[in-house]
Amino acid sequence: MVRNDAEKLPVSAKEIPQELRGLRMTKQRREVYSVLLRNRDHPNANEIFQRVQKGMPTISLATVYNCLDALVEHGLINQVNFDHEPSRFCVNLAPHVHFQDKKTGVIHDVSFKDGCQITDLLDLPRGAEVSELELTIRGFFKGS
Amino acid sequence: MVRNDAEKLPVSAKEIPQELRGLRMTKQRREVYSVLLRNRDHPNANEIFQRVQKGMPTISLATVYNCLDALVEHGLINQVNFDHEPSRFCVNLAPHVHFQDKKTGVIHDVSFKDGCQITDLLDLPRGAEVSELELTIRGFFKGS
DNA sequence: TCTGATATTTAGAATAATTCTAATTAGTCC
DNA sequence: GGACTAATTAGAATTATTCTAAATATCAGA
Repeated sequence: MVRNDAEKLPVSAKEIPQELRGLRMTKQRREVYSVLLRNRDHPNANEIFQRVQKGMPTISLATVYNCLDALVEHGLINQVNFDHEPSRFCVNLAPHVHFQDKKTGVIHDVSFKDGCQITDLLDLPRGAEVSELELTIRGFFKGS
Repeated sequence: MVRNDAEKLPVSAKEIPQELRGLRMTKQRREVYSVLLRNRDHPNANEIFQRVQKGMPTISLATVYNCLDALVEHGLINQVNFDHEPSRFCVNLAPHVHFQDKKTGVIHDVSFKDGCQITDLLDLPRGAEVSELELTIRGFFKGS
């Protein structure tokens, strides 16, 4: 699920305040969040764990999961699910969807053309109110 | 992922031929497929297992997984993934997406308005060729 | 600043969906 | 029918994630 948010949020580790959206930025949460801000390649929990460990060798994987949960819960990051691959995480809070290159596994953020609403294309059941929407696309690059 | 397919396919158990799209319809595959044709509530592997067991008490869960894989592989059913819930399965091969009522968990098939292509709305990276696309939506029903 | 209450982190165990393994059974083709 | 291949089976293995209970850190009030 990708949330939309216009609020100004940190773009690098240095800009992370002590508290964000009511979430206390503990050392561990800050570190997890920093890792995501630094390298926006949609890492999964285990990859994040390994990166965080470099600067904080005592952190546990459970804590990484806890931190990710908290960050997602407070709308600071998004969880990205492809099939049943492990969840990946993403700091891009602008409305977007994900395209995975089947050859390399690399995930690309894909934004919407101006003024486009996916739900306008759909025959949603009467009375249905969308609260979460996730669109994942897989494919190849022409000529690759 | 939901495939598009205009080919005429069975709508009930009786119409399942001996072979379909190059897939031999063994007793077990037929049974699994029948269960899906009969009750289109997007059951998961375990639910399918329980339903199939009623008519075929010796079937194993591994076989249900094998059959589902084979059916998906041959484009006879679709696998539907919501977050990290267990995969669900669906015989509707018309292009559609899924809306889950957060209150009841019920999943509704949602079709596209005529002539609409999701990818038209997206700024896909140059050269990207879509091969699989999955859109899942969650929300509530107004006034429920 | 002490003190108790609460929140967070931690290591390791537990869970649960799915896949794998190796043996058996079924189906096919000469 | 015999040999080959495909499919099924039971149970073990895997793996991402969650849970548990104990330790640590933080906070609020006296």
